[in-house]
Formats: sequence, structure tokens, C-alpha cells
Amino acid sequence: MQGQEILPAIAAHLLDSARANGGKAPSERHLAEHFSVSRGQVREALAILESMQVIERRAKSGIYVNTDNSGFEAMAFFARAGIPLESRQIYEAVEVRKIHEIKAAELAAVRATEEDFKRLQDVLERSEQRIAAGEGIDALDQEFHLQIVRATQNTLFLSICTSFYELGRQRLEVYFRDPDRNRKSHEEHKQIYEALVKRDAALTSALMVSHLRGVMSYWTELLEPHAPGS
Amino acid sequence: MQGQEILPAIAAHLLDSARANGGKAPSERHLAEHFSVSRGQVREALAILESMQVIERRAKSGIYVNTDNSGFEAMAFFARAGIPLESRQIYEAVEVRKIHEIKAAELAAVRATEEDFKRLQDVLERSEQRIAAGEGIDALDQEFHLQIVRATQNTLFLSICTSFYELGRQRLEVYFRDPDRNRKSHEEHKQIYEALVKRDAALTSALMVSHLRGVMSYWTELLEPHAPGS
DNA sequence: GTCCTGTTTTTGGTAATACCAGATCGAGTT
DNA sequence: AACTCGATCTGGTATTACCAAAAACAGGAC
Repeated sequence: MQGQEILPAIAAHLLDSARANGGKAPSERHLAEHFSVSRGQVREALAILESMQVIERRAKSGIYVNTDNSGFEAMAFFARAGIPLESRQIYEAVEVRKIHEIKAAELAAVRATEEDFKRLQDVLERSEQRIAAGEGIDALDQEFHLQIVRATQNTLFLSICTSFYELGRQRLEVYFRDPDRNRKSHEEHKQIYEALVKRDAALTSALMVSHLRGVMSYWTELLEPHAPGS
Repeated sequence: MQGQEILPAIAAHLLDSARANGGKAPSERHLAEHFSVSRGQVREALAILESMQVIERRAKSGIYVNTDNSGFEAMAFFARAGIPLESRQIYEAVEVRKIHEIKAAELAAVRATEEDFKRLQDVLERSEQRIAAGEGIDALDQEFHLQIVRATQNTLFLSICTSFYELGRQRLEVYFRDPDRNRKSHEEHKQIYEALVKRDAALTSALMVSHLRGVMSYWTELLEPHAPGS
């Protein structure tokens, strides 16, 4: 029926079961019956989850779920699968993302190609159209930031940052229901773009810092504080 | 015989085969026979590799290897498995690692706890002993940097950085065969530690920058240039 | 009741086999 | 050279079976 679609379902089920059962998950055979798939399918899913350190399979004993799971691979997977993260994890992710974006802006100012500028300009134009039509720019906001990272010409950097973007899909949609936020965000994007074109790394970086301050506070305000520092 | 140990072997085999065969890998049945394991075992390994985007499994067609593989998960896995990376990947990884380390030093200066200081001091003491004994501090060098990241109190940050450290295991051992490098590195570590204790974020960060400049140039000098910028 | 002991059940690890249906490829035809 | 059609290959899935160690249980000794 569905291909790898059982993975998220199994992952969610494991987390729930483990929470209610002290870290211990149902056996492979139970999972297979529960989801009406073969044991082989379950084992494939478990192998992936184990490779992400979400679970630990102890031979002849059982499946144990890593409750204090803060690995990057796991976080990226949860984000993709729509599995909710703990507030501490979100807080940490926001902090790391911020670090990346600021440095990316700085590097992009030096390395961006003409194609990169074109892509960014395209995003800005489409944003303008959506705002004029009274729609939210949530997807375009992400794309703008993504294209900046891409402009660093570092594909590994891009890969890492992409994982972080999936984290905020749902909430971003809510955030950009507010027309004022759309306009403000778009204006700041335009400023960043102009600094980028001028290849002023320091200015681009500074603008990104203040831009993120606004966006990120929306996230962290929803959470209990977790960072010891400022 | 071996548990998940076939994964690295299969991964390496797939890469070799694909290189010699234009991206196409052997079939599951062939792989199973080649490694003398069941098809189920092969499929578990393939599921993991697919989740890392190292390969793509096309139903009823075959297994295709992502040659231009620059995903973070894949890179981390290759590093762990001892599979050599392309120079471009190493270059990118070094750059990203540098970004992380510098920011980590800055954050650690603000957030480090007494336990963090203790751990760092312990690493420094053990380094001193090894140097006095005329041994290389390769493992301790990594541990020092890792403990700084840990001192940011951001476990996600730590998770990401840990993946990068695995990247340099082998070469680091060679690097620290030179007694002068050992001494120089250790001296710089001590300075960083002192700045950290003073909670001087700017100084710590600056010291880390110059410390990394030396270490990192060793890496990048071995590679063809790949970064468009400085 | 508590502790020890031996048996039964459960569990992950592994293998072997079979079937499906689309893709892939090649021989034969036009 | 282009097309057609059937044999083959391939990944996807399910079923069954066996192993050995861990875990759970039952029963007896103190």
C-alpha cells in the first residue's frame, strides 16, 4: 500500500509506547501485527531508527527508546515526520540555526554568484506578489534564507541548514498569517539582499542578526527558557 | 558472526560498484550472495543507506548511488565507517566545523559550568603528561574541543560537532607525530582555557580563530582549492 | 515471606522461499 | 531502423522456521 510511509508511523508509535512503558517498546512481532506488515518491514524501519540512535535493539531482550534523544539525525527525521519535539530541543535548534544563518549571510556576501542573486531576486518578486494578493509568504521566507545558504557554495552547509528549515514548517504558516509580519519580513529581506549585492559582508551579517532576532523570538517566547546564557 | 558490521562493507562495495558502473549498483540478490548474508540483511543495510540518501532504490529497476552525495548524515556515516571522502567534501566540512567551533568558544565562555572547567582542566593535565612522555595528544586534542562545545550546554550543537570530529581521526594521529605541533597546540589550548575561565567571550573566540587557522590549514593544504572566497 | 533454582516463554538475529508486478532488455518482425 | 512482444530481472512484501540468550515464571528450600 505505502512504501516507506510506515517509518513515521512506527516511530511515533514507539515513542508513545515507550513513554507509557518506561522506555521499553513493543516487540517486533507485536509491531508487525499492529501495523499489518511483515516482520521484515518492521525490521527495516527499526534499522533506520537505530542508525539515527532513536532506539537501541538489544538482542534477545527488546527494543529500548532513547528518551533523551538530542542527536541531529533524529531531530531532522522528527521534523520531517511531523513528530513534535520537546521545547528544549526546539530551543537548541533555534540557537544553532541562528548561528548558521548569520555566518551564511557573511559568506554569501563574498561568494554569491550572479545566478544566486537572480534566484534571490526571484524569491523577492514572488514574495511581493503574494503580499500584494494578501497571502502569507511562509514558504518563500524559508526559500529566501535557503538561497542565501546556497550562495555560500558549501553544499554540506546547505544540507545541514535544510534540515533545520523542516523544523518550522507548521508554525511558520501561523506566523505569516499576520500581514504586518509579512511586510516587515519582506522589507528586511530586501535590505539583506541589497547588502548582499554590495558584497558588504559585515552589513549583511548585521542585518541578518536583527532580522533573526525578531523571527526567532516568536519561537522562543512559546517555550520555557532553557538557555543558561542570554 | 557480525552484527551491523556489514553496513560499512556494503556501503563501500556499493560506492565502488557504482563508480565502475555509472551509478548503478548490484542487485540485492547479488549483494546477498557476495556477502554471504540473507537478502533481509542486505535490505536492512540498504534501508539505512537510503535514509541517509546515499542510495536510491527504484522499485523493479535497481539501486542507484548518489554520486554527488553531500548530505550531512552521509558524511557523518562515511567518517565513522572510514570510507574516504572527496576533497571537496572535506573542505566543506572543515569550513563548517570552523564556524561551529568559533561560535562554541564564544558561547562556552558565557555558559560553562564549574564541571565544564574541571573537565577541560583534566584534559589539559592529561595532555601535559602525554607531552612530557613524548607522546602525541591527538585524542586529547579532540576531547578538548569537544568539551568546549559541551560547555555551550546545547546538546544538539554537541551532536553535530561530534560528527565532525570523527572525520579527522586518522589524519590527526599523523599531525600530532610532530612534538612541536603538540607543544604549540597545547599552549594554545591553555590560553583558550584561561580566557574561558575569565569568561571573556571575545578573547576566547579570537584565540580559537587563530588556533584553528593553524590546525585547519594543515587540512586544506592537502586538498585542491574548492572555496571561491578566501 | 524470601531467596534460590530450574523450566518455559519471549525476543531479536538470521536465513530460506515464494509471489507480485512493473522495468528492462533482447530477439524477432516489419 | 523502428517497432513489438515475450522472457528475464528487480525491488517490495509476506511467510515460515530455527537459534540462543534473556526474561519471566513456577516451585521448592529455608
